[in-house]
Amino acid sequence: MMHEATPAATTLTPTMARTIGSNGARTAEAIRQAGVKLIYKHGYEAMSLRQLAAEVGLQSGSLYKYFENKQNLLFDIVRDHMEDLLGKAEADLAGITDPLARLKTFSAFHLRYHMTRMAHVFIANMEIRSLEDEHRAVVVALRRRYERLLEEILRQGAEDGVFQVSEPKVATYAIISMLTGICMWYRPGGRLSQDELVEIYTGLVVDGATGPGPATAARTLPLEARPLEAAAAQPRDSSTRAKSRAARPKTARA
Amino acid sequence: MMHEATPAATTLTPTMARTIGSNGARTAEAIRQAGVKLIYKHGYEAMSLRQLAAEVGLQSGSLYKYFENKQNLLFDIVRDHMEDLLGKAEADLAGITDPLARLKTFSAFHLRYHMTRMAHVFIANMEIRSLEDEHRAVVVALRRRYERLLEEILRQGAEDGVFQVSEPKVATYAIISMLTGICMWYRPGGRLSQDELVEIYTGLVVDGATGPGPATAARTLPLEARPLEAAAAQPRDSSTRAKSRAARPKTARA
DNA sequence: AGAATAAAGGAACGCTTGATTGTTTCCTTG
DNA sequence: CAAGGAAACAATCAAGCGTTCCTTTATTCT
Repeated sequence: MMHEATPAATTLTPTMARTIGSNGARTAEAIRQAGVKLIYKHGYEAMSLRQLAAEVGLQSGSLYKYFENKQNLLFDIVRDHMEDLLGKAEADLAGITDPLARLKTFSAFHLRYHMTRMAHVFIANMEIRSLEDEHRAVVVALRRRYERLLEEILRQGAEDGVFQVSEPKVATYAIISMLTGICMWYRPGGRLSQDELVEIYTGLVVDGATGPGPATAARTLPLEARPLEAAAAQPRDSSTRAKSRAARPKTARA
Repeated sequence: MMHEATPAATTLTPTMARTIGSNGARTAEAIRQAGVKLIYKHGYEAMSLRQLAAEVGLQSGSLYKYFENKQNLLFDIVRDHMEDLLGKAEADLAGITDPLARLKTFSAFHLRYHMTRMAHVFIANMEIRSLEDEHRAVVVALRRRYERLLEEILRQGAEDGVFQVSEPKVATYAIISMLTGICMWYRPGGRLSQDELVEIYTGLVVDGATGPGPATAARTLPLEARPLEAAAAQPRDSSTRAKSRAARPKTARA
């Protein structure tokens, strides 16, 4: 664990093995976290096990006490994340029956979850391609179940007449893409708070699900003169906050 | 170019150099296309130059007549794509002044472009992290300019009172994420045609931009009894088509 | 205190990678 | 038809990769 880089003097280096205060469970957790961090930053293929080992303060060979493969490390991270996501979503939705309320709950949950665990989400979305076939099948199945949650909400709402959704599957993909996209640019401590963002995004989702507003009567027509009677934009003061950004992948919109 | 794998008999193999009918420009184009294909399927880091060379029917060393680096190959692909995207978008929007019409045009353009050039788009979105700092800066700048197109449309529409967008920047990210997400699941020849998808997605975008519909009055309230008076879903027959899917990355929702 | 076990070191392996170089062959132009 | 450039081969390099194996040290349990 806490082991310094070998100093220049070769004679002074006592060939150490188990380091003082080392603990299996703690190391395993450290490896997991460092793995998430490095995969997030560099990508799975680009992260070497020597890099990972150095991050934890280990030798690369020692990692194999904690996972079978590099591949299995990725799989464990992604599977655990997907199960956590799915479980927490179901828990949040439990007991709520009204489609509109369920939609808002789902939207808010998804956004908050993605703003809180950006690294995990990012990895789960980007590194699916790096999973071997069997592992990927497991993860895709979990994702399917998650998407079904939203799809069923939309279907139920459309059946009840609350929503105007002609294609629930398409709308599901569209909404999830939109919501997930927040972790491509959101930084904690940014201009807008999590609550404000949840409000904005959920508003967009609900507007999309509940169908055309007043100004959209002739939707498919090519272009017409715009009516100028719409209401003024509602005021919503966004208090500015200090920005403190953490380690980010190169995908950042910096 | 057209060169077979070395046969088993070593003595019979005449040590070939320049192959018959080889042409620089054609090979360059073949390398570019194969590069897009392989990066799309396996990812930039996972694609080896030997793999790429084999795809084109070359020796790996010969590739260096056509690019300086593996890195530069990626950069060329991504930069050219971004410039093409930006240029075509500006061309499509040229002459249109009405914000709503501009929004629809942008949405339709973005969708069609992304449905048509899924591989390029996918690469440009996923492999930005693999670009070196300077290259990434160029690409990010181009992406910024593209995003500004939509942001200005929203801003203008809000100013004119046509749109109800309190946060144009957030709405821009949300909309682009939603639209771009289509290339995560769209397959040509699927159940819905490009035109139908454009209609559905553009409807969602316009609804989101034009603000709350009738059923969304009390938006931020936790949960209330749902009103049952909304209109029935509009009919839209989606003719079923044969599905013919091409080579896809492992990220596919199969 | 001593044995058993847990945790890590450290060296090596086979392999692949991106890249370089010198040579050979084809094509074009005079 | 010969010269020069274009196009590709073929061999090679050092570096880095994931992984294995055995040893060494710390901790825990009788």
